[in-house]
Amino acid sequence: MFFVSLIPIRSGSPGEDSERSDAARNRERLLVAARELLDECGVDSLTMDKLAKRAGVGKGTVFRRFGSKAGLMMTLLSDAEAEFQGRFMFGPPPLGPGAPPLDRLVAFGHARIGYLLEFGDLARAADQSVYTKLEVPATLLWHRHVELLLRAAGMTADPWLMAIFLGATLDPERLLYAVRVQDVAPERLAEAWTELVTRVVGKA
Amino acid sequence: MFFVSLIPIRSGSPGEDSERSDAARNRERLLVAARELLDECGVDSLTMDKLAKRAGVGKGTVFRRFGSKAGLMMTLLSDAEAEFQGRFMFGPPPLGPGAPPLDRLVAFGHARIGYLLEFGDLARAADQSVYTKLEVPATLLWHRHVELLLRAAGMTADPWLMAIFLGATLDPERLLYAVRVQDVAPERLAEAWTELVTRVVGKA
DNA sequence: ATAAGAACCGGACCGTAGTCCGTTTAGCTC
DNA sequence: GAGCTAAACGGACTACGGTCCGGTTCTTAT
Repeated sequence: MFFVSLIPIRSGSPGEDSERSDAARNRERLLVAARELLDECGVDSLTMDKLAKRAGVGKGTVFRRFGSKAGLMMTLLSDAEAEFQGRFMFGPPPLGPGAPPLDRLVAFGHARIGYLLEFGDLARAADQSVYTKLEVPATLLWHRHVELLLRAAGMTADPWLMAIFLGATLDPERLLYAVRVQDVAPERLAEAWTELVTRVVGKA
Repeated sequence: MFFVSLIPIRSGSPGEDSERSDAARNRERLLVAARELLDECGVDSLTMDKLAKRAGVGKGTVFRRFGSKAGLMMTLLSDAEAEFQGRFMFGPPPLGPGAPPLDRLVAFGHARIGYLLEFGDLARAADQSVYTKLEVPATLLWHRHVELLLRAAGMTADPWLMAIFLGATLDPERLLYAVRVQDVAPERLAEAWTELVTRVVGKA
Protein backbone atom coordinates (compact mmCIF):
# COMPACT_ATOMS: atom_id res chain seq x y z
CA MET A 1 0.00 0.00 0.00
CA PHE A 2 2.82 2.32 0.74
CA PHE A 3 5.22 0.87 -1.74
CA VAL A 4 7.15 3.30 -3.83
CA SER A 5 9.31 1.84 -6.51
CA LEU A 6 12.98 2.29 -5.93
CA ILE A 7 13.96 3.67 -9.27
CA PRO A 8 10.85 5.41 -10.38
CA ILE A 9 12.54 8.44 -11.75
CA ARG A 10 11.82 7.83 -15.36
CA SER A 11 12.44 5.11 -17.88
CA GLY A 12 15.82 6.32 -18.95
CA SER A 13 17.41 2.94 -18.80
CA PRO A 14 17.65 0.91 -21.96
CA GLY A 15 15.85 -1.99 -20.33
CA GLU A 16 12.52 -0.68 -21.53
CA ASP A 17 10.89 -3.49 -23.42
CA SER A 18 9.67 -3.19 -26.99
CA GLU A 19 11.29 0.03 -28.06
CA ARG A 20 11.95 0.63 -31.69
CA SER A 21 15.58 0.74 -32.66
CA ASP A 22 15.49 4.29 -33.94
CA ALA A 23 13.85 5.40 -30.72
CA ALA A 24 16.53 3.71 -28.65
CA ARG A 25 19.27 5.21 -30.76
CA ASN A 26 17.84 8.68 -30.45
CA ARG A 27 17.35 8.38 -26.71
CA GLU A 28 20.98 7.44 -26.36
CA ARG A 29 22.09 10.30 -28.56
CA LEU A 30 19.99 12.71 -26.53
CA LEU A 31 21.39 11.58 -23.21
CA VAL A 32 24.93 11.88 -24.49
CA ALA A 33 24.28 15.31 -25.93
CA ALA A 34 22.56 16.41 -22.74
CA ARG A 35 25.52 15.46 -20.58
CA GLU A 36 27.87 17.26 -22.92
CA LEU A 37 25.78 20.39 -22.79
CA LEU A 38 25.52 20.22 -19.03
CA ASP A 39 29.27 20.08 -18.76
CA GLU A 40 29.70 22.92 -21.16
CA CYS A 41 27.13 25.40 -20.04
CA GLY A 42 25.21 24.24 -17.02
CA VAL A 43 21.60 23.44 -16.40
CA ASP A 44 20.11 26.84 -17.02
CA SER A 45 21.74 27.37 -20.39
CA LEU A 46 20.78 23.97 -21.64
CA THR A 47 17.84 24.60 -23.89
CA MET A 48 15.73 21.99 -25.52
CA ASP A 49 16.48 23.45 -28.94
CA LYS A 50 20.21 23.27 -28.43
CA LEU A 51 19.82 19.74 -27.19
CA ALA A 52 17.79 18.66 -30.19
CA LYS A 53 20.27 20.24 -32.55
CA ARG A 54 23.27 18.72 -30.82
CA ALA A 55 21.71 15.28 -30.86
CA GLY A 56 20.69 15.67 -34.48
CA VAL A 57 17.02 15.05 -33.86
CA GLY A 58 13.87 17.13 -34.01
CA LYS A 59 12.54 19.00 -31.06
CA GLY A 60 9.41 16.91 -30.97
CA THR A 61 11.53 13.84 -30.40
CA VAL A 62 13.07 15.35 -27.31
CA PHE A 63 9.70 16.02 -25.76
CA ARG A 64 8.26 12.68 -26.76
CA ARG A 65 11.16 10.99 -25.06
CA PHE A 66 11.31 12.99 -21.83
CA GLY A 67 8.05 14.86 -21.61
CA SER A 68 9.58 18.06 -20.37
CA LYS A 69 12.84 19.60 -19.34
CA ALA A 70 12.17 18.46 -15.79
CA GLY A 71 11.65 14.94 -17.08
CA LEU A 72 14.96 15.03 -18.85
CA MET A 73 16.68 16.11 -15.67
CA MET A 74 15.05 13.30 -13.75
CA THR A 75 16.38 10.84 -16.22
CA LEU A 76 19.86 12.28 -15.98
CA LEU A 77 19.59 12.13 -12.23
CA SER A 78 18.20 8.65 -11.97
CA ASP A 79 21.45 6.81 -11.40
CA ALA A 80 22.62 9.12 -8.65
CA GLU A 81 19.16 9.14 -7.14
CA ALA A 82 18.92 5.37 -7.12
CA GLU A 83 22.31 5.13 -5.50
CA PHE A 84 21.23 7.61 -2.84
CA GLN A 85 18.00 5.74 -2.24
CA GLY A 86 19.92 2.53 -1.91
CA ARG A 87 22.19 4.03 0.68
CA PHE A 88 19.53 5.25 3.04
CA MET A 89 17.31 2.23 2.63
CA PHE A 90 19.76 -0.63 2.50
CA GLY A 91 23.21 0.77 3.16
CA PRO A 92 25.31 0.61 6.29
CA PRO A 93 24.25 2.48 9.43
CA PRO A 94 23.84 5.10 10.64
CA LEU A 95 22.29 6.07 7.31
CA GLY A 96 20.93 2.64 6.60
CA PRO A 97 19.03 0.30 8.91
CA GLY A 98 20.58 -0.73 12.18
CA ALA A 99 21.11 2.58 13.91
CA PRO A 100 18.66 4.34 16.24
CA PRO A 101 16.03 6.38 14.40
CA LEU A 102 17.38 9.73 15.52
CA ASP A 103 20.86 8.85 14.32
CA ARG A 104 19.40 7.79 11.01
CA LEU A 105 17.47 11.02 10.70
CA VAL A 106 20.58 13.04 11.36
CA ALA A 107 22.55 10.96 8.91
CA PHE A 108 19.82 11.27 6.33
CA GLY A 109 19.90 15.04 6.42
CA HIS A 110 23.67 15.08 6.15
CA ALA A 111 23.59 12.68 3.24
CA ARG A 112 20.93 14.66 1.47
CA ILE A 113 22.88 17.85 1.93
CA GLY A 114 25.90 16.18 0.39
CA TYR A 115 23.80 14.80 -2.42
CA LEU A 116 22.39 18.23 -3.18
CA LEU A 117 25.78 19.86 -3.13
CA GLU A 118 26.75 17.51 -5.89
CA PHE A 119 23.56 17.17 -7.89
CA GLY A 120 21.51 20.08 -6.64
CA ASP A 121 21.31 21.86 -9.96
CA LEU A 122 19.89 18.82 -11.63
CA ALA A 123 17.57 18.19 -8.72
CA ARG A 124 16.33 21.74 -8.81
CA ALA A 125 15.58 21.52 -12.51
CA ALA A 126 13.96 18.12 -12.04
CA ASP A 127 11.68 19.33 -9.27
CA GLN A 128 10.52 22.57 -10.68
CA SER A 129 7.24 21.98 -12.28
CA VAL A 130 4.96 24.24 -10.41
CA TYR A 131 2.48 22.07 -8.59
CA THR A 132 3.93 18.63 -9.05
CA LYS A 133 7.12 19.18 -7.12
CA LEU A 134 6.00 16.94 -4.32
CA GLU A 135 4.56 14.30 -6.56
CA VAL A 136 7.88 13.18 -7.90
CA PRO A 137 8.19 9.54 -6.82
CA ALA A 138 11.69 10.05 -5.47
CA THR A 139 10.43 12.82 -3.22
CA LEU A 140 7.50 10.76 -2.04
CA LEU A 141 9.93 8.03 -1.13
CA TRP A 142 12.25 10.02 1.05
CA HIS A 143 9.45 11.95 2.66
CA ARG A 144 7.99 8.65 3.68
CA HIS A 145 11.38 7.51 4.88
CA VAL A 146 11.59 10.54 7.15
CA GLU A 147 8.05 9.95 8.35
CA LEU A 148 8.82 6.39 9.31
CA LEU A 149 11.95 7.43 11.15
CA LEU A 150 9.96 10.03 13.05
CA ARG A 151 7.45 7.40 14.06
CA ALA A 152 10.19 5.01 15.04
CA ALA A 153 11.71 7.75 17.15
CA GLY A 154 8.48 8.00 19.06
CA MET A 155 6.80 10.95 17.46
CA THR A 156 3.06 10.56 17.63
CA ALA A 157 1.83 13.97 16.56
CA ASP A 158 1.24 13.97 12.80
CA PRO A 159 4.56 12.53 11.67
CA TRP A 160 3.47 12.68 8.04
CA LEU A 161 3.07 16.42 8.08
CA MET A 162 6.15 16.85 10.22
CA ALA A 163 8.11 14.95 7.60
CA ILE A 164 6.88 17.36 4.97
CA PHE A 165 7.88 20.27 7.15
CA LEU A 166 11.32 18.87 7.73
CA GLY A 167 11.52 18.06 4.05
CA ALA A 168 10.97 21.69 3.15
CA THR A 169 14.22 22.38 4.90
CA LEU A 170 16.09 20.14 2.49
CA ASP A 171 14.73 21.76 -0.65
CA PRO A 172 17.37 21.94 -3.41
CA GLU A 173 16.72 25.53 -4.30
CA ARG A 174 16.93 26.80 -0.74
CA LEU A 175 19.98 24.76 0.10
CA LEU A 176 21.89 25.85 -2.98
CA TYR A 177 20.91 29.42 -2.31
CA ALA A 178 22.20 29.21 1.22
CA VAL A 179 25.51 27.73 0.13
CA ARG A 180 26.15 29.76 -2.99
CA VAL A 181 24.56 33.10 -2.39
CA GLN A 182 24.42 33.39 1.35
CA ASP A 183 27.74 31.68 1.65
CA VAL A 184 26.71 29.25 4.35
CA ALA A 185 29.20 26.45 4.90
CA PRO A 186 27.76 22.99 4.30
CA GLU A 187 28.94 21.92 7.74
CA ARG A 188 26.87 24.67 9.22
CA LEU A 189 23.82 23.41 7.38
CA ALA A 190 24.50 19.94 8.67
CA GLU A 191 24.81 21.16 12.24
CA ALA A 192 21.58 23.10 12.01
CA TRP A 193 19.83 20.01 10.68
CA THR A 194 21.18 17.95 13.54
CA GLU A 195 19.96 20.53 16.00
CA LEU A 196 16.58 20.71 14.32
CA VAL A 197 15.77 17.02 14.18
CA THR A 198 17.21 16.34 17.60
CA ARG A 199 14.90 18.90 19.10
CA VAL A 200 11.93 17.82 17.04
CA VAL A 201 12.25 14.19 17.93
CA GLY A 202 12.53 15.57 21.35
CA LYS A 203 13.93 14.56 24.55
CA ALA A 204 15.81 11.49 23.59
CA MET B 1 22.39 47.78 10.12
CA PHE B 2 19.57 45.34 10.34
CA PHE B 3 16.89 47.77 9.40
CA VAL B 4 14.41 46.60 6.86
CA SER B 5 11.87 49.09 5.71
CA LEU B 6 8.35 48.25 6.63
CA ILE B 7 6.73 48.66 3.27
CA PRO B 8 9.51 47.84 0.91
CA ILE B 9 7.47 45.79 -1.42
CA ARG B 10 7.60 48.14 -4.33
CA SER B 11 6.64 51.67 -5.03
CA GLY B 12 3.10 50.97 -6.03
CA SER B 13 1.66 53.74 -3.95
CA PRO B 14 0.96 57.07 -5.60
CA GLY B 15 3.15 58.89 -3.11
CA GLU B 16 6.14 58.49 -5.37
CA ASP B 17 7.52 61.96 -5.90
CA SER B 18 8.08 63.50 -9.28
CA GLU B 19 6.20 61.11 -11.48
CA ARG B 20 4.90 62.34 -14.75
CA SER B 21 1.13 62.57 -15.03
CA ASP B 22 0.85 60.09 -17.88
CA ALA B 23 2.98 57.62 -15.97
CA ALA B 24 0.77 57.93 -12.90
CA ARG B 25 -2.35 57.52 -14.97
CA ASN B 26 -1.03 54.40 -16.65
CA ARG B 27 0.10 52.88 -13.38
CA GLU B 28 -3.35 53.34 -12.00
CA ARG B 29 -4.95 51.83 -15.09
CA LEU B 30 -2.62 48.87 -14.89
CA LEU B 31 -3.38 48.17 -11.25
CA VAL B 32 -7.11 48.34 -11.89
CA ALA B 33 -6.83 46.06 -14.90
CA ALA B 34 -4.63 43.65 -13.00
CA ARG B 35 -7.13 43.28 -10.18
CA GLU B 36 -9.92 42.72 -12.67
CA LEU B 37 -7.95 40.04 -14.44
CA LEU B 38 -7.03 38.38 -11.17
CA ASP B 39 -10.68 38.17 -10.23
CA GLU B 40 -11.62 36.84 -13.61
CA CYS B 41 -8.99 34.26 -14.30
CA GLY B 42 -6.52 33.90 -11.46
CA VAL B 43 -2.83 34.51 -11.17
CA ASP B 44 -1.61 31.92 -13.61
CA SER B 45 -3.83 32.98 -16.47
CA LEU B 46 -2.98 36.63 -16.04
CA THR B 47 -0.49 37.30 -18.79
CA MET B 48 1.40 40.49 -19.27
CA ASP B 49 0.01 40.83 -22.78
CA LYS B 50 -3.56 40.54 -21.62
CA LEU B 51 -2.85 43.04 -18.90
CA ALA B 52 -1.35 45.57 -21.29
CA LYS B 53 -4.23 45.18 -23.66
CA ARG B 54 -6.83 45.51 -20.94
CA ALA B 55 -5.19 48.60 -19.55
CA GLY B 56 -4.85 50.07 -23.01
CA VAL B 57 -1.11 50.52 -22.80
CA GLY B 58 1.89 48.96 -24.48
CA LYS B 59 3.65 45.96 -23.09
CA GLY B 60 6.81 47.93 -22.52
CA THR B 61 4.94 50.20 -20.18
CA VAL B 62 3.90 47.30 -18.00
CA PHE B 63 7.47 46.16 -17.59
CA ARG B 64 8.85 49.64 -17.08
CA ARG B 65 6.35 50.14 -14.28
CA PHE B 66 6.70 46.83 -12.47
CA GLY B 67 9.88 45.28 -13.73
CA SER B 68 8.48 41.79 -13.99
CA LYS B 69 5.40 39.76 -13.31
CA ALA B 70 6.73 39.08 -9.82
CA GLY B 71 7.13 42.81 -9.30
CA LEU B 72 3.56 43.40 -10.29
CA MET B 73 2.41 40.82 -7.80
CA MET B 74 4.46 42.42 -5.06
CA THR B 75 2.79 45.71 -5.75
CA LEU B 76 -0.64 44.15 -5.65
CA LEU B 77 0.30 42.46 -2.41
CA SER B 78 1.84 45.44 -0.73
CA ASP B 79 -1.16 46.62 1.21
CA ALA B 80 -1.94 43.21 2.63
CA GLU B 81 1.73 42.61 3.31
CA ALA B 82 2.13 45.89 5.14
CA GLU B 83 -0.90 45.15 7.23
CA PHE B 84 0.49 41.74 8.10
CA GLN B 85 3.85 43.21 8.97
CA GLY B 86 2.17 45.77 11.16
CA ARG B 87 0.31 43.09 13.02
CA PHE B 88 3.27 40.98 13.99
CA MET B 89 5.52 43.92 14.73
CA PHE B 90 3.22 46.38 16.45
CA GLY B 91 -0.14 44.68 16.91
CA PRO B 92 -1.66 43.18 20.01
CA PRO B 93 -0.18 40.07 21.61
CA PRO B 94 0.31 37.21 21.30
CA LEU B 95 1.23 38.05 17.70
CA GLY B 96 2.62 41.46 18.54
CA PRO B 97 4.97 42.43 21.33
CA GLY B 98 4.06 41.67 24.92
CA ALA B 99 3.68 37.91 24.86
CA PRO B 100 6.40 35.34 25.58
CA PRO B 101 8.59 34.58 22.55
CA LEU B 102 7.29 31.06 22.08
CA ASP B 103 3.71 32.26 22.09
CA ARG B 104 4.63 34.87 19.55
CA LEU B 105 6.33 32.29 17.35
CA VAL B 106 3.28 30.08 17.46
CA ALA B 107 1.02 33.01 16.72
CA PHE B 108 3.27 34.12 13.91
CA GLY B 109 3.02 30.80 12.13
CA HIS B 110 -0.73 30.72 12.52
CA ALA B 111 -1.05 34.24 11.22
CA ARG B 112 1.20 33.51 8.28
CA ILE B 113 -0.79 30.41 7.43
CA GLY B 114 -3.95 32.49 7.45
CA TYR B 115 -2.28 35.14 5.36
CA LEU B 116 -1.17 32.61 2.80
CA LEU B 117 -4.58 31.01 2.61
CA GLU B 118 -5.91 34.38 1.57
CA PHE B 119 -3.08 35.77 -0.52
CA GLY B 120 -0.98 32.73 -1.21
CA ASP B 121 -1.41 32.80 -4.96
CA LEU B 122 -0.18 36.34 -5.13
CA ALA B 123 2.64 35.57 -2.73
CA ARG B 124 3.69 32.59 -4.77
CA ALA B 125 3.82 34.62 -7.94
CA ALA B 126 5.63 37.43 -6.15
CA ASP B 127 8.29 35.15 -4.75
CA GLN B 128 9.07 33.05 -7.73
CA SER B 129 12.06 34.51 -9.39
CA VAL B 130 14.55 31.74 -9.34
CA TYR B 131 17.34 32.84 -7.10
CA THR B 132 15.98 35.98 -5.55
CA LYS B 133 13.15 34.39 -3.65
CA LEU B 134 14.80 35.03 -0.34
CA GLU B 135 15.96 38.50 -1.20
CA VAL B 136 12.51 39.96 -1.23
CA PRO B 137 12.55 42.60 1.53
CA ALA B 138 9.33 41.34 3.04
CA THR B 139 10.82 37.88 3.37
CA LEU B 140 14.01 39.22 4.91
CA LEU B 141 11.89 41.05 7.44
CA TRP B 142 9.87 38.14 8.73
CA HIS B 143 12.83 35.79 8.67
CA ARG B 144 14.58 38.24 10.91
CA HIS B 145 11.51 38.47 13.08
CA VAL B 146 11.54 34.72 13.56
CA GLU B 147 15.25 34.79 14.27
CA LEU B 148 14.81 37.39 16.97
CA LEU B 149 12.00 35.44 18.56
CA LEU B 150 14.17 32.34 18.57
CA ARG B 151 16.93 34.26 20.29
CA ALA B 152 14.51 35.72 22.78
CA ALA B 153 13.24 32.25 23.49
CA GLY B 154 16.73 31.24 24.45
CA MET B 155 17.98 29.52 21.35
CA THR B 156 21.70 29.93 21.05
CA ALA B 157 22.57 27.54 18.25
CA ASP B 158 22.53 29.40 14.94
CA PRO B 159 19.14 31.07 15.25
CA TRP B 160 19.59 32.78 11.90
CA LEU B 161 19.83 29.51 10.01
CA MET B 162 17.14 27.96 12.15
CA ALA B 163 14.84 30.83 11.18
CA ILE B 164 15.50 30.08 7.55
CA PHE B 165 14.76 26.42 8.14
CA LEU B 166 11.52 27.20 9.91
CA GLY B 167 10.74 29.71 7.20
CA ALA B 168 10.97 27.01 4.56
CA THR B 169 8.04 25.40 6.27
CA LEU B 170 5.89 28.46 5.63
CA ASP B 171 6.63 28.64 1.93
CA PRO B 172 3.55 29.73 -0.08
CA GLU B 173 3.89 27.06 -2.70
CA ARG B 174 4.22 24.20 -0.25
CA LEU B 175 1.46 25.42 1.98
CA LEU B 176 -0.98 25.90 -0.86
CA TYR B 177 -0.07 22.50 -2.23
CA ALA B 178 -0.75 20.90 1.12
CA VAL B 179 -4.11 22.57 1.48
CA ARG B 180 -5.37 22.32 -2.07
CA VAL B 181 -3.85 19.19 -3.48
CA GLN B 182 -3.08 17.10 -0.43
CA ASP B 183 -6.25 18.31 1.21
CA VAL B 184 -4.67 19.13 4.54
CA ALA B 185 -6.91 21.19 6.79
CA PRO B 186 -5.42 24.56 7.73
CA GLU B 187 -5.96 23.76 11.40
CA ARG B 188 -3.79 20.72 10.99
CA LEU B 189 -1.03 22.85 9.51
CA ALA B 190 -1.35 25.22 12.43
CA GLU B 191 -1.10 22.39 14.92
CA ALA B 192 1.95 20.97 13.24
CA TRP B 193 3.60 24.39 13.31
CA THR B 194 2.84 24.71 17.01
CA GLU B 195 4.33 21.31 17.62
CA LEU B 196 7.37 22.13 15.55
CA VAL B 197 8.32 25.45 17.10
CA THR B 198 7.49 24.28 20.59
CA ARG B 199 9.91 21.44 20.20
CA VAL B 200 12.54 23.52 18.48
CA VAL B 201 12.55 26.22 21.08
CA GLY B 202 12.61 23.28 23.29
CA LYS B 203 12.12 23.02 26.87
CA ALA B 204 15.07 25.36 27.15
C1' DA C 1 3.82 80.82 -25.99
C1' DT C 2 7.57 78.20 -27.32
C1' DA C 3 11.47 75.46 -27.53
C1' DA C 4 14.45 71.89 -25.56
C1' DG C 5 15.17 67.78 -23.40
C1' DA C 6 14.06 64.32 -20.23
C1' DA C 7 10.84 60.93 -19.23
C1' DC C 8 7.73 57.97 -21.04
C1' DC C 9 5.28 55.22 -24.56
C1' DG C 10 4.22 51.23 -27.56
C1' DG C 11 4.70 47.34 -30.03
C1' DA C 12 7.97 44.75 -32.86
C1' DC C 13 11.23 41.57 -31.48
C1' DC C 14 13.74 37.69 -28.93
C1' DG C 15 14.52 33.27 -26.45
C1' DT C 16 12.42 29.46 -24.38
C1' DA C 17 9.24 25.53 -23.14
C1' DG C 18 5.96 22.95 -25.01
C1' DT C 19 2.31 21.30 -28.91
C1' DC C 20 0.64 19.58 -33.39
C1' DC C 21 0.34 17.10 -37.33
C1' DG C 22 1.78 15.64 -41.93
C1' DT C 23 5.64 12.52 -43.20
C1' DT C 24 8.87 8.72 -42.61
C1' DT C 25 10.40 4.29 -41.04
C1' DA C 26 10.98 -0.03 -38.31
C1' DG C 27 9.36 -4.37 -37.83
C1' DC C 28 5.95 -7.81 -38.61
C1' DT C 29 3.18 -10.78 -41.92
C1' DC C 30 2.49 -13.26 -45.84
C1' DG D 1 11.07 -9.22 -50.28
C1' DA D 2 6.72 -6.52 -50.76
C1' DG D 3 3.20 -4.43 -48.21
C1' DC D 4 1.02 -2.83 -44.15
C1' DT D 5 0.54 -0.38 -39.80
C1' DA D 6 1.69 1.54 -35.67
C1' DA D 7 5.28 3.98 -33.86
C1' DA D 8 8.48 7.50 -34.20
C1' DC D 9 10.05 11.63 -36.47
C1' DG D 10 10.86 16.66 -37.20
C1' DG D 11 10.19 21.25 -37.50
C1' DA D 12 6.73 24.85 -37.98
C1' DC D 13 3.78 26.84 -34.61
C1' DT D 14 1.97 28.83 -30.15
C1' DA D 15 2.16 31.18 -25.71
C1' DC D 16 4.62 33.59 -22.56
C1' DG D 17 7.99 36.59 -20.07
C1' DG D 18 10.99 39.94 -21.02
C1' DT D 19 13.95 43.54 -24.00
C1' DC D 20 14.80 47.39 -27.19
C1' DC D 21 14.56 51.56 -29.44
C1' DG D 22 12.47 55.06 -32.50
C1' DG D 23 8.76 58.09 -31.72
C1' DT D 24 5.76 60.87 -28.54
C1' DT D 25 4.42 63.72 -24.63
C1' DC D 26 4.94 66.02 -20.36
C1' DT D 27 7.49 69.59 -17.87
C1' DT D 28 10.32 73.35 -17.16
C1' DA D 29 12.92 77.46 -18.40
C1' DT D 30 12.82 81.37 -20.95
